[in-house]
Parts: sequence; C-alpha cells; structure tokens
Amino acid sequence: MLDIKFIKENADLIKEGARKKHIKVDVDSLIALDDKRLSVLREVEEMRAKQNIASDKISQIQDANERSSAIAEVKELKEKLVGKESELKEIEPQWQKLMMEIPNVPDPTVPEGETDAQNMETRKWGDLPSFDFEPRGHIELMENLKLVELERGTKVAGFRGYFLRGDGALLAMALWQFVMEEMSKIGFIPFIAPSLVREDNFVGTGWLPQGKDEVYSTQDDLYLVGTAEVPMMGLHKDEILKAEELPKTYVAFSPCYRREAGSHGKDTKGIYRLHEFTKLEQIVLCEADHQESVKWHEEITRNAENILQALKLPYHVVVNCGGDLGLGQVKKYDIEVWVPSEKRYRESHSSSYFHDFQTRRLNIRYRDAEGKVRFAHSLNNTAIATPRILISLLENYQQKDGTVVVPEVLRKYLGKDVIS
RNA sequence: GGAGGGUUCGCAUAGUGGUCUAGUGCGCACGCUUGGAAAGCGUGUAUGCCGCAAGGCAUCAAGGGUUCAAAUCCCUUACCCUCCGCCA
Repeated sequence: MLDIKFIKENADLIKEGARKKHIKVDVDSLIALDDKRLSVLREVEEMRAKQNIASDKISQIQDANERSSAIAEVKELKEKLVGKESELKEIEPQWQKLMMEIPNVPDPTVPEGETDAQNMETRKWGDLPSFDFEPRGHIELMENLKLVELERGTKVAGFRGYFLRGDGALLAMALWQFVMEEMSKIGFIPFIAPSLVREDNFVGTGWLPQGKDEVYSTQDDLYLVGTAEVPMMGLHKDEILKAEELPKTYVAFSPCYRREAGSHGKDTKGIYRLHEFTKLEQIVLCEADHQESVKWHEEITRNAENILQALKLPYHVVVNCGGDLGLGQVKKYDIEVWVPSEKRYRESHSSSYFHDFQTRRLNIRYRDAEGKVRFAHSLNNTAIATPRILISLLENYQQKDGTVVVPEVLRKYLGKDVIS
C-alpha cells in the first residue's frame, strides 16, 4: 500500500510504474473516489461535531419538557448523519480495494521487460564444472543414492510429493544448521516461524488478496505460508519501534507451502517445484530511507552469495525486469545457481526491497531521531531453500561413479566426505 | 470440546450511561532546587485522519447494535487467564 497523498501528487509516476510492471491499474478512478471520500468525510465530521455539542447540552437540561424537545431535535440531526455515514461506508471498501491494487513504483534501475526472460545478469561467480563424463541429473543421482523417494512421495502426498531419505535428509538439515550459524554470526537473529497463520499477515506482505490461488487455506480461516517472510513481517505488526532498535535483522526457518496453481505443466519432475518445502529466509526492517534500503538490499544479497560461495556453487545474479516484480517490490535480484544437467542457471534465491509498502499495510512504525513516527522499510531474501538447492549441490559435486562429494563446510554435520 | 473470568493512554490500575476533554501511581522527558546527586516540587508525556489555520473527527481488543448520548448496556469475533476433557 502506498500513501494516498503520494499517489495523488505523483499520479504519473504511479502510472508509469504500473506500466513498467505490466500491471493494469486505474489511478484516475482512485483519485476521483478519494476526492469524493474526503468531501463526504468532511461533511460527516462536521455533522458529528454538531451532534456532539447538541448531545452534550441535553445532560444539563433539568426541565423535562425542554429535555424531550431537545432530544427530538438531536434525533433529527442524527437521522441526517446516519444517511451521510452510510454514503461514507459505501465508499470506503471501494477505496480500500483500489488502494490495495496500486503497485509500488519500481526503481529506475529496474530493466524493462515482461517476463523473467528479460531479467539481466549483473554478475557471475564460480567456474562452471567440467566433467569428463556425462553429468547425471539430480533425480537420477538422488534415486541411485537413495536420497529421495519420489514415487512413494506421490503415493503419500500426491502430485509433487516427496520424501527426503538417508543422507538426503541429513544434507537438508546440515544446510539449515550451517546457514543458521553463518547468519547468526553476522548478527541475524535465528527464528523458527509459524507456518500456519492468519490472513492479515498475507495481506500485509502483499501475497493476498491478489494471490488467492497460490495460497493454501484451512477450514479454520488460517493459511499456510509460502515463505517465512509472512510470519516474520507479522512479528512487529502494529508496533512502534524505537529508532535504535533498527535495523531488525532476522533469519527464519519455516516449512513453505505453495499451490503452484497455473504451473501444472512446469517442472513436474524432481524436486525443483514443490508444494511443500523448507526455507530459511532473511528479513530486515530498517529506517525509512531509500539509501538505507539499497544498502541492506545489497547486503542481504551478498549474504546469500557468501553462502553459495562457501558451498562453492557457481551462480549468477540477475536484476529482475519490471514485469517480473511483485506488486510491492521496488527492485529484486534473483540469484540463480548452475544446474549442470540442464546447462543453465536456475533460481535459488530471491532478494527484494519494498520501501514502506509492506510496513504501511502491517502498521510497523518507528520513532525517528526527531521523535517523528514513520513507517519502517522492509526487505527480504532467501538464505537457503531446501530441497531445491540440493539439485545444484548434488549435480555440481557428482563424480563419475555416481557418488557425490560433500561440500567441505557441510562435512562436519554429515560426518562424511562422500555420499555413496 | 465444555464451564467460568478477563482485554482501559509505555507498565500497573480507577472508571457500570452524560461531570471521561479517560483519573491515579510507576516509568520517561524537561525545568526548579543542589557544590553535585538523590529526594522533593512543577510541567509535559498515545495514534490516525480532515483543515492554510483556528480547530474538528475517530480510537478504551475488533466488528455490529441499543441510545439524543457508550470505556460503561446487548450481540458476534479474536486473544489472554483458570478449571475439566483430550493430547505430542
């Protein structure tokens, strides 16, 4: 959500931003509706003021006749007021709906484009592995080493179901532990976040209402999160933080659930696209300053790169084009890791900042040095997502005989150098 | 799942229809006092919206209702506490 005043003063900027994001939005209708809303609001408030005064007077009237005629008078006022108020009540949900549809403005450095095909590579790290044999895909590797149960996974959990097994399970846990330790070393507070949460957290983070098809709901009006960003952003909902508490830097573990509606044909094999996975997510709340957001955006991106570098997985960073940005995102980098069997990079991390788009919806504020209450800025990035990262990890570390070398930094958790 | 009790200005509390523009204590800020400090005394201490301003409107968990008038009465929901049941 943006500030209505900002929208009105920068209507062209908003329209241009929506165009760049390939989102259809009717800014002019919102502005017209807001003008209407304000004029009705002024009338309502004026009538309420009048009624409050008249009503107060009644308590001082002793004479019974005078009193009942005064009450009759106020009653009339009230009837008019109720009529006006109902006008306002009609406008408000429409206003709210339009406000929710207004996208945040993308940064000027965001490239033009409609789909991820137009994302632009900004940097690359790591030498691509060269094999003196035909590298196996992750499915073959994992099934041979009994690291995953895909068929039985489907039997038990349905489409895209899976079990991690043996060293596959241990590898996932090793990654969680390793990344938690690394992130906590640099001051990110570890969390295990709830994954079954209330709707307002989804609306606040911008996943709902427009992403209804993507989210699992329950019969108790709770929803399953697709990322720990959702509960972690809810953590400070309706709070006014102290400036010296910022930045808040968190790393949160959670199971993640995504319906993947509309992607039924995509990535149907293996463990790339799953309904249920596990992720450690970085979340940052910082002061309301663009440069501060940019600084933290680079930093959480760098944190993820450091993890991939520690794992020695070749990756590149792309800047997402306008059409590949979410409603609230100002700018996003995807980190994509090398997948030898596909001879291409595939997304493993997604790093974005929102300015105050989310915190405005969630009412997360802080008192700045001058004592002014302001909406904080929010950012998030993946720290590690399992089992997806195993695709790249296992394929890059595979050997001719089908065994897989364990990345050095994970050996202490696995207790072995090679998975065989 | 059942029964009961709660939710008030950072914290603790008062408030059962108009005098609540929400009192008091603590905390915090500033000032007085002091050689300095403590104590004491005084002043201040929520948020949002409308308005050029003066000022006004709203908010006592949330939503709805009764009433000329609601923190206060009624209904619904959420959450917290106690007890029973179930349970890792």
